[in-house]
Amino acid sequence: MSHTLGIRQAQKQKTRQALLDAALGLLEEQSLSSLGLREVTRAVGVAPTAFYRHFRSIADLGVALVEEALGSLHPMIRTTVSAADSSEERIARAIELIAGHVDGYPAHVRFIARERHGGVQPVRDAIRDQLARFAEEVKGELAKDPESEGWNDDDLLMLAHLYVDQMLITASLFLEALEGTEEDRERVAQVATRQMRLISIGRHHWPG
Amino acid sequence: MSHTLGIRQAQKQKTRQALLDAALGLLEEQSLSSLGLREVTRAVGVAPTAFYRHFRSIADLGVALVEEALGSLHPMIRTTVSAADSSEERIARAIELIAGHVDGYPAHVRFIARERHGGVQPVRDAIRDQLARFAEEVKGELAKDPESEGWNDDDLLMLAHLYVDQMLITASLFLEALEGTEEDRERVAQVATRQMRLISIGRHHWPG
DNA sequence: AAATCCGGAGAACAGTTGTTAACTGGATGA
DNA sequence: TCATCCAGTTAACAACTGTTCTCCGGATTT
Repeated sequence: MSHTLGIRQAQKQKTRQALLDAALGLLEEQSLSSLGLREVTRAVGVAPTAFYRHFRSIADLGVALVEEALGSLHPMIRTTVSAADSSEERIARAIELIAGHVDGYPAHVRFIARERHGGVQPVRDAIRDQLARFAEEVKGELAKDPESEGWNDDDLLMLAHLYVDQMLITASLFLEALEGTEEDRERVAQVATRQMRLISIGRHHWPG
Repeated sequence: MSHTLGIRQAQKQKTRQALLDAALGLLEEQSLSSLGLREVTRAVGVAPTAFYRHFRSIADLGVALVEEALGSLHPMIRTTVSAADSSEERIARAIELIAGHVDGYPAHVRFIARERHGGVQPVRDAIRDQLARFAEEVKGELAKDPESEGWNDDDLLMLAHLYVDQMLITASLFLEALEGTEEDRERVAQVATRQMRLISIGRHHWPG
């Protein structure tokens, strides 16, 4: 029961999305801290001042991009981490999810990898918060697993962060391999699979 | 038998180093792709055109910064990874090395973390090459370990990359904790230690 | 039908940028 | 001692930046 927007609001959202899309495109070859407000509006075809109708600043737009890039990913992560016959199958599905996401949304992935440690603090903070949410959710799924018996909360969260960071590293490697051959991507998948496998083995024999 | 430089060359190197230092300072609050040539020379106190006597461009300066930040780290990594009575002790020494390095050279660490996926390709490439060297060296040390019997080269390199990436993540976390309390830093050290421990356990039981 | 709202346009502001060219003056080497 | 070198300076260039204020005209509300 979505309330149909008026012509005014619809047009505004359209322009806003155009600004986000244009910014994301421009960010493939530079960092957010060097992205200019005029640069973005020029790419969209609107006046520079129109920018202020949608965002207070470029940093503000960056925070919106974080939400766009990571916000819709939470359910996917949950279902991928949970429910699998074997841990080997779970790994394969996770790698597949990452590869598919990088294929479908390369600019979003690049943006997150680039700005996670980038020069704009509000954006760094927004990414950190989203990744912390991912880790909490992964932890929640891991806790359901019978193999997590005897694990305390700290160790579960530690492992969840390890998984999340590993996923980001893998996504970044897939991104680099996008311009390479199919064989390059296959090699990335195999290395990432074995790294995940090694972590899973460590988990199985924890704490020693 | 170091040949004493003439007054001319000595003064030139001094200015060059001043440019590198100023740039590193300015990069604590922005990315390389937004760093201006005039900004750097202004901070040093020389004319903008003097910049060209030392670097072709900002990207060129960035590559020099990569060498400065990572070049001298190779021997430290080697000695830290190799030779230890127990793997537990090796982990403790690695964490200690990282914490100490972040304490001593926070700006360098921030620069590497920020520009590894940053908006300037030549700099990304330079960092990737240095990290690949680290991985090769770690692999070399791991190969000497009796525990590496039966490991093939691919798996050793896979493990080495896992260690290197983990070190970078840990360094980045220590960096964030620098502005926090001593307790924050201790927590980072403990989480990082347990993550390293889990990876070591996985290594011990590889391939399953 | 009339009054209000509001996303976008236009013009102008002072300040910034990278790059060029020609020059200066102290160190260097014959 | 004298000619050469070369790190750094000065001046000028067109192009660009974020931000303010004023205005327009179609959508919205009364």
